Amino acid sequence: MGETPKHTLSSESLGGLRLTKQRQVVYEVLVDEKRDHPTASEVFERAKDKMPSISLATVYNCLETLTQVGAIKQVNLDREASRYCPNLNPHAHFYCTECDGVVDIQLAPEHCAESPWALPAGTQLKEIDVTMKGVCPDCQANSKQN
Amino acid sequence: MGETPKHTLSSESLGGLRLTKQRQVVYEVLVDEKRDHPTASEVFERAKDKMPSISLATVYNCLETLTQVGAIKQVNLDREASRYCPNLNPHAHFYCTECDGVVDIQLAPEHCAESPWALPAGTQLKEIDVTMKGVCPDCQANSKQN
DNA sequence: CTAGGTGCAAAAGGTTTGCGGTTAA
DNA sequence: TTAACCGCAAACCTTTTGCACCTAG
Repeated sequence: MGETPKHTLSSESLGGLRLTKQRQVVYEVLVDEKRDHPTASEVFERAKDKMPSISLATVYNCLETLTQVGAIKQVNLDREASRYCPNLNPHAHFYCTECDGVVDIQLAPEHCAESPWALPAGTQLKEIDVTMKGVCPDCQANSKQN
Repeated sequence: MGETPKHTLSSESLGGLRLTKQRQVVYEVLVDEKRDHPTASEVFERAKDKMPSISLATVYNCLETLTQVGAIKQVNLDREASRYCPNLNPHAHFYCTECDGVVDIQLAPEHCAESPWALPAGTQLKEIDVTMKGVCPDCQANSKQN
């Protein structure tokens, strides 16, 4: 809530890497639009609206770079194409198996920092990844009225 | 613990599908050996010891079938090759970023049935997938003595 | 000016599929 | 006997890479 939005890229936020038009466009797609966790191909389609000359390989490169510098997060669901999101707060993902939609689920504060599960002694924990699957409210409503 | 092992395949445990030699071999590899969450290629290598004529495509098909009937679980970590495990109890996975090893983490009973996180009202939850990443005790010990 | 980034096309890696021959029930 | 399954090879999809050209700093 009290976070600084600052959804703007700069050479410093990129860790000294170049602020190119392509990187800006890719980042804008992620923060400006529906924030629906698009895949690389979807980012590519939307990016072409802003910059018709951009290539898919560059979109992949930019997404990789932005992930590396911590500006965005890569979200992997099973073997499907990776999706990308600009929400840097610790959060889980809910995946609707009907509409393929993905939404962020805010984690309770006590689950952000450490694992609520018993890890072997001496384990160094870096990251917890939580994905939930099911049917979203909209799809449930739709399936009932058929 | 108090579970029924019965790590044997039958036509009924396959939901009426055929009990073929290939399916048995693939399943045996998963339950007999190190239980180290092998990939399809690794299952293929080990399966060839028991049945030299088996093909990789068949291993993929068998793993798919066994997953479908609920005899094994597919474990996906990022974009790497899928791994497979015969542990049907609800559990999380810990992935060591040093040695690529994967171990099962038993979930606390209160986290097995429902999400400890707030989902939108009307959401039907089917499955929670928890993956932790970090460095396992062994790899931490090894990296200290260099 | 020049190291780093882009665009293209080709390749890689994992997985799936079509098809003719084989086999469990 | 015969529908289901296997083995092979080719296709598929997502992602990565090599290389010549381009551009931000």
